[in-house]
Amino acid sequence: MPAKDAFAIGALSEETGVNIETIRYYERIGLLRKAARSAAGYRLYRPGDVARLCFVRRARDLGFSLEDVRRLLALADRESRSCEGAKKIAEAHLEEVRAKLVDLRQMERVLAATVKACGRGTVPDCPLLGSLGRLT
Amino acid sequence: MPAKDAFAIGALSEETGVNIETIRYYERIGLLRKAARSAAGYRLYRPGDVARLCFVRRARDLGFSLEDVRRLLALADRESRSCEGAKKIAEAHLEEVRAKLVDLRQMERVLAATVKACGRGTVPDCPLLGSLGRLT
DNA sequence: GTTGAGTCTGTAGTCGCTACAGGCTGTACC
DNA sequence: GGTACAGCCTGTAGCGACTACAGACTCAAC
Repeated sequence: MPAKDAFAIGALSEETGVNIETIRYYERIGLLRKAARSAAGYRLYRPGDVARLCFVRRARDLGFSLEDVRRLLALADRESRSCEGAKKIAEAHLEEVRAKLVDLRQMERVLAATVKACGRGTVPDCPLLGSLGRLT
Repeated sequence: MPAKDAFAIGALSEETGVNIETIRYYERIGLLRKAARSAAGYRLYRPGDVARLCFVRRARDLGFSLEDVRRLLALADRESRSCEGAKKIAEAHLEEVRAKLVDLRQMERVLAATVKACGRGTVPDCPLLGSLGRLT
């Protein structure tokens, strides 16, 4: 018999803001442990699962990959004496984010300039299409 | 018989910096027209194809989706009288880029603060893991 | 009893490539 | 002519991180 504080996947989804399909996906790939089941085969969750999934969600919001999240969860689970591991993961990710920012800012600059130059003239003269390259 | 300025896919890849597999992929999904073939079935390209693929590459570098690229190519092809269409596509894309920039900057801020706070103390106290959520 | 919402599994689709396997071709050298 | 080796071919499957079904079952309310 299920414990009385257990709830189904819909409630977990509601609580955490994580899509039901995504929760099942996380279980399938082993990011979340296999949930307990009711007699009818429904997944049953308990309050601790909300915390765990919120952790995943926040990490995802910060752009960590699922592989990173997996490692962070493992680190959070075992009470080892330092969080050096977590820091390394976060630092590496921060580097990636910063690299992406550089790329994206560059894109933004070029796009903004291009759009600004556009909107007058015909296609053969269109600065936007022209800046992408002349087709022969 | 192939024209004398024709070249194979490897040369096109070299010229444009686009991976061979990617070129074939673009052809498969109809982004590039089907290439002419040699007697032995090798794809044959001409200088105009370099220009076209460079156009695609630059658009991709600016973050346009392949669907956008397809539309931009179509607009560049027909010599219609205005480039309003191209401008609309670029403006919409610019909006997306800016939205992503906002997200990424937010990520960067939070991550940087978290990493900074981390690196002293044990896992139960780790500010990084703690900031993601306490697991029960 | 019946409706409707919730849940289940399994599979396939998305985007934009990338990486094979297994075979043919083209060229250079001996 | 033989042989090595690079280059090209098709077709399929994989990546990450979901998302969207189909078709079946269950649960709660009326």
